[in-house]
Amino acid sequence: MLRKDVPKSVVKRLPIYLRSLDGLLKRDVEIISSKSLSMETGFTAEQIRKDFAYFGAFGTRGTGYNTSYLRERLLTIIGLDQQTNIVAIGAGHLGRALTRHNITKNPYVRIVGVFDVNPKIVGDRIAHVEIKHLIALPQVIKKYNVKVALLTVSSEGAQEVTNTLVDNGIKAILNFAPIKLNVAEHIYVHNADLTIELQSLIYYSSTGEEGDDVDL
Amino acid sequence: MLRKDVPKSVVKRLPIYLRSLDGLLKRDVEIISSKSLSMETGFTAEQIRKDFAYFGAFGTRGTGYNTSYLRERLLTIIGLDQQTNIVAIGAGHLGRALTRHNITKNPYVRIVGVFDVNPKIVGDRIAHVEIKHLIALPQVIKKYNVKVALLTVSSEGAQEVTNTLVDNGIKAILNFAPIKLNVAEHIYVHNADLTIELQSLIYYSSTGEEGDDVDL
DNA sequence: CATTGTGAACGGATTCACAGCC
DNA sequence: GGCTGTGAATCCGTTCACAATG
Repeated sequence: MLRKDVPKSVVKRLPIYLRSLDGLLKRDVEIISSKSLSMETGFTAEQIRKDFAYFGAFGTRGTGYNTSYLRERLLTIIGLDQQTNIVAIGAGHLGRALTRHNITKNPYVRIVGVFDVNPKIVGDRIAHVEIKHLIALPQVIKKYNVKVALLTVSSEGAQEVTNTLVDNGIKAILNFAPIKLNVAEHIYVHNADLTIELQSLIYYSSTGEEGDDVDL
Repeated sequence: MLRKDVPKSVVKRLPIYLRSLDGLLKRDVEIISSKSLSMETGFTAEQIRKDFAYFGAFGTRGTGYNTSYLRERLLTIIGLDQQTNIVAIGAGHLGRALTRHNITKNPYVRIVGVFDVNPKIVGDRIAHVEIKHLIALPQVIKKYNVKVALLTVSSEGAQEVTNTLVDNGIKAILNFAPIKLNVAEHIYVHNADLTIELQSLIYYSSTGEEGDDVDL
């Protein structure tokens, strides 16, 4: 698996291609051109071809890409070709909703544990997953070889939990806490603070009120 | 408000600066340098200064920025200086959690309506907000001058709801549905599809398994 | 003299243009 | 002929270096 310098921007698009391909396969589309994928996804055809080229050439000139084969390749590239297990830390409203949401909507990722420190909710179930106390985290990570965590604890507890996660071998964190997590540089943190996202939307909602000054 | 070509990357950082400043003010820090803000936020000091420079010069050379004044400026720039009302469409698990989350965690934004088409839940309350049927959407948007919507409906209904939103004057949408929304170009859509985010995390969780090939 | 504000250099990602191939 | 694959050109954002200034 000798991949080298794949830009983040490319990696972010890969799952979107995958989603499109899933849809196309459901509609029995066997061959897809970069042009049509462009319509589906909103990215330019050139960009799509360049993205795929990072991982080798798997299209046919004059024809396009084999939908099913392309999907397989993307699954392997992303790392979704084998069962991916993740854990969720924090079983508040957001944690529970995200867990349920993921269980129902994400065919490629399985939540193998939900953790919290609140004794009132430890033992409850979200769909079929039991909420466990945080002390059980290490053994679950080990048992299921978990590398990815979804973090929805309060900002006070976030850094400490993060340290625990990293100490136990977690490599990537989807962080919903409104705080900058300090981690070693080989750990990948993606911040998904919803209040921040909403606030930056506000900026765009007020531009072009009267005179349009929107570009592109 | 003659702003022109502020890069998206800058706009995304503005709320993060704001959050830091709120914290600093709580700790009675009256003056802050770009260097210290850099520690707080993780962005470089040069970048922070450049970001602020897009909106004019409001620091003092040799000293730094007045925390409180800087905060006020940012609030005005983002558009949070006056009450910002938003609506949430879709009151499933995710919609309800996000609504509750926003109500408790986001001091700058107020949800003035939650909408769904499911008659079983219309009339229910999330915190103090009543779930209304989608037909009531236009009047609420008008009454509260809403420009921003949070979208958590299924991918099937998303495009249709989006059209309704845009027709009623919504300018920006935070979209959680796993679908590319087609909108006029003066409408700002930010996609926050959580399955996509999770899937791209997987990519990073498998790199550097044995031999470290992580750069920066 | 510490810190801001900013032109210049740099680097990364997108777009362009076209050669290569089925 | 149509579509992929890719070097070259371009665009955009970040970093660097330093002049400006309280």
